Amino acid sequence: MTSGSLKMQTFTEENYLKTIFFLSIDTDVWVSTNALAESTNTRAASVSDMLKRLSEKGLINYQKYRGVRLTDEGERLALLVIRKHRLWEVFLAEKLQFGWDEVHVIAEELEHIRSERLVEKLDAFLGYPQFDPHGDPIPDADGQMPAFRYRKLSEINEGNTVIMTGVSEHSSAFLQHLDKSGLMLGCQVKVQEINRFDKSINVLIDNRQTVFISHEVAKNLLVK
Amino acid sequence: MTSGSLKMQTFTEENYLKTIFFLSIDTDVWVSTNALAESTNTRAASVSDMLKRLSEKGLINYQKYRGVRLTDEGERLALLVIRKHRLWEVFLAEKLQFGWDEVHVIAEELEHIRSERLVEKLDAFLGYPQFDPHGDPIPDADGQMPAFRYRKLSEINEGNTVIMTGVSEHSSAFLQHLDKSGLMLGCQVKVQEINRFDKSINVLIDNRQTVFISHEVAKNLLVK
DNA sequence: TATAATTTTTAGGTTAGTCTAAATTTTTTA
DNA sequence: TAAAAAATTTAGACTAACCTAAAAATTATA
Repeated sequence: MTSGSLKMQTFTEENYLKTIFFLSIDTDVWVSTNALAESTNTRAASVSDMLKRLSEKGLINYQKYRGVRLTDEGERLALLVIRKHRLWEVFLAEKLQFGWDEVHVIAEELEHIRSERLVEKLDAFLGYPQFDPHGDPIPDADGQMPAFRYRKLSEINEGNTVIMTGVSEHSSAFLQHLDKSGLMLGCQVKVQEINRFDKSINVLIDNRQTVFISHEVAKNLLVK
Repeated sequence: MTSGSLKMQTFTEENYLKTIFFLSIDTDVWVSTNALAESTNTRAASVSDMLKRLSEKGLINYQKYRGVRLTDEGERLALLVIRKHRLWEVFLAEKLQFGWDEVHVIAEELEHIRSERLVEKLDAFLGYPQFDPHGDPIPDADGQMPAFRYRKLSEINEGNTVIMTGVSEHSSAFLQHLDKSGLMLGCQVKVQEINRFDKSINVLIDNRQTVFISHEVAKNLLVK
């Protein structure tokens, strides 16, 4: 009635769909059982079990020993969960003043609240935001997400200046590290010097402060 | 870490605690297995199972064949869930423009989101409301709820005028019926005539319209 | 106060989601 | 390309939360 799809998914099923969706982006198409086990913090045997169930429900295409990919319906559901997650993150950050390092964990719970009306009203209340506090695009009500073009800071050449538009790692530890370095969404970043040995870089932020950034961190900073 | 109590409760356990709390108010002290089975839409056997578990966790005092009552810790947890439920109801009604007949069902899910910080920030965002959209008092962060003095409209004598302060029934059907009759929280209600046969009453609302109210409805309207 | 009716508990079973250990399939490598 | 290594699945078990049916305890009644 309220959900659009006939059968409700459990929290766990929704989490698997979401995880498969994100892994499909990185690994292109077929997602392995082991990759899923690692991402969901379970064992491969448990994943195998769940894949059978999701397959019976028509949410994934599952070929034994080959791997898994989302069906159209599975992808639609995954994107709706991601939509909810990101809208709630905007709510937490903008309305309740949570830091961008805090919103992810809470949104992991809120994303499973089942009410289409709630999502649409929340969207309106927030002014139809396009991006969440980490710069990730928010899918629309039909599960469409703008294909987002970006580069990693680690790919920018010496001397070039870019704008920071997102992060590809959402852990509190990482985000708090960025806070300490003075890096935030929308800031201007000039790559002053790239260390050839370890690929660490020296950047100038907003023409004010110079900071040292490891390659590991630079790989997770999205810029344009 | 975030929860105050050492062991997290499941959604189901939280729902049992809440149900026991409300049944204790009506039935005074000892709540029976059958009453719980009816309220939770399960069978008595399932309730027995759960009572053993809650008892082992120290959240209830359970005496076989006698019934059950909350321990101090159980009551504290119940009141924190009720606090969250009612705060979310205020959010849904005031910020997202949901009708008071819609908020209960959604808040049943939101009340289980686990984050103390979230509750306190939500409370602040809403301006520390005292009552939810149905006129029910909101417990404070320590689980204290103001003992609320009220009368039922069905107990008011002919000729008297009162203010509607709450409802003791939260179903959409009931609340939509009130909407149609023009009854809302804060309105002035004058009891013009009580029908001796079926105890139905004729009331004047806000000195404007006259409405007919059945005894069944009047019993669920709280006034001062 | 013995019997009947009601309430509650116990016994045994189911499902979702997890686990470990063993078996099987696929992939790698010598 | 056969053997070793790695990945995956199957088998069998566990827990939470439910169920039905039967047994036991309590309460009501004749």
